Amino acid sequence: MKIDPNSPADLSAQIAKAIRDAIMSGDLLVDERLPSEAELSEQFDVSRPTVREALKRLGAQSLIRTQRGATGGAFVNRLRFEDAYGQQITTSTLLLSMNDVSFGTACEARYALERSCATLASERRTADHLATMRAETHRQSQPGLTDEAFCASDVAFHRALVDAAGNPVISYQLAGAVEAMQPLMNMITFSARSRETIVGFHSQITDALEQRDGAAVDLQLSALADYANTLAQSVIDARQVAKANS
Amino acid sequence: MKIDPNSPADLSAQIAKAIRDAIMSGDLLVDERLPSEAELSEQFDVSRPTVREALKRLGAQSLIRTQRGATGGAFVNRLRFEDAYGQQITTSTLLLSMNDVSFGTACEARYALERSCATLASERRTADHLATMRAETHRQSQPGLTDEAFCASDVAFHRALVDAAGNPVISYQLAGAVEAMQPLMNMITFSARSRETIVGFHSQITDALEQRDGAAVDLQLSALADYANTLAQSVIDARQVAKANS
DNA sequence: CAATTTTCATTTGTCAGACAATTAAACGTC
DNA sequence: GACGTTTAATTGTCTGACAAATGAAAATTG
Repeated sequence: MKIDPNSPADLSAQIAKAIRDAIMSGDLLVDERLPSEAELSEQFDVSRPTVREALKRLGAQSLIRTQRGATGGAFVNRLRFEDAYGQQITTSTLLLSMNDVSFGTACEARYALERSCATLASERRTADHLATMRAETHRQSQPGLTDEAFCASDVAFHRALVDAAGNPVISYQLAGAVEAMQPLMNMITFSARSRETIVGFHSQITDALEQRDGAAVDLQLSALADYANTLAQSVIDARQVAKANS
Repeated sequence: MKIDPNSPADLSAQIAKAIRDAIMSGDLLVDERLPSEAELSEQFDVSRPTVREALKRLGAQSLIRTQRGATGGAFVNRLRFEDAYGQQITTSTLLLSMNDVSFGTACEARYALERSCATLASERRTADHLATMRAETHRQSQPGLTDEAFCASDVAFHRALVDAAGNPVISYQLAGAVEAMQPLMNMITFSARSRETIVGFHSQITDALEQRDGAAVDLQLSALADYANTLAQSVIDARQVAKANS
């Protein structure tokens, strides 16, 4: 392996890329041990701190894990869906907050994607999924609930719906879409009346899922999306009025 | 800011988390400059290499960028959709290859998610989208095309379809689903006959999109998904027969 | 011989200090 | 004022060292 010391990129970035490529191409297999930091620094002809910076980069992407001790070292990590959820949520949340994505756009994406599992979920939902959804819906109807707790429960409800589709790839992809919306949804569930309506939608969705009526699930999700958009629009309008008055 | 030297986690991981939290909570704004490495090492009471390892972790997630020179330093990065595409594709590809996800599961996820933009795409597609899709479809009908080139064109076709929905959040989410499937799709497009059928589907999808017939797009995508699954099954069966004979 | 304890080599984690490379601002010069 | 020069700040890299963890081998003990 060779590294170009005159490249515009940092040495540690080049080394990280070389190892990442080796992992993605299959040259390095899952759980395979990388050479020790001392060996790597010899192979790439750089110092140990530089190698370490490269390894930290890969560790941040969950591509490797490290272990201290005699038989320790850096190992190619088996990337699990659960590990990837966190990164996906972090990235999605920042994408929404840093790019001035409108509530309408985010909402449209979320429900468009979520509706895609309506059919699968009605075919495969288990009693467990229904129980989780009913439990969360019941929690959401409690009067004393804070906005944050209501939204967390809302996320749990929709996660159960997505998981009911029984496809881990779909669950992973939708984790970002559903969870990253939570901060944005906070602003539209402040009133008891809107909560009541949302709880109503959730009940109907669960009923339709129990009867394995995919079309009805899809219809209710669509109606819920419309309602969320209407609420958001009214919040935005109210803000503009308040701004004009001040 | 304080760091616990007795924590089980590495110091650099703790520092990275502290800064990451500050970014996500809004304490650090986009394009804001972080303290210099020397100042950070004082604040956290660790050495400069440790601070640097933490910064490399954040850089690997595109949360910060660094610049050398007098007015340089580490700056909070505006995370752009284009930047996130790459990470999303890397992660999705590794998830599929490292978790023994069956072709059927991946295919189901991909088409379920892609169908979710059929309606939006037929409402919003422009002449540009149609032109891209027709150009890629035409390329796919050329006889001399390698399997890799055919699949790359296939990805471009579907990317255009997704982009036609005009929602950057959906495009981002589907980038992983569509692009990560490419290596898996390679194995089912080897014969001239299957290519011909796929090109036929692509033509019909483009036609339906031109006529703004969302239901027809959805139908054709569903049929394409079924066909891909059938092909994949026949490939798997053929392999098992070959195995039994050897 | 078996079980337990001790020692030891290996590896990552952290630190200190140094120098090189880069960059923009401050400074002089014309 | 325009244009080079110096300078200070900052990241990138290197060297060398020690601490902490950890499993394996060696020594000890019953």
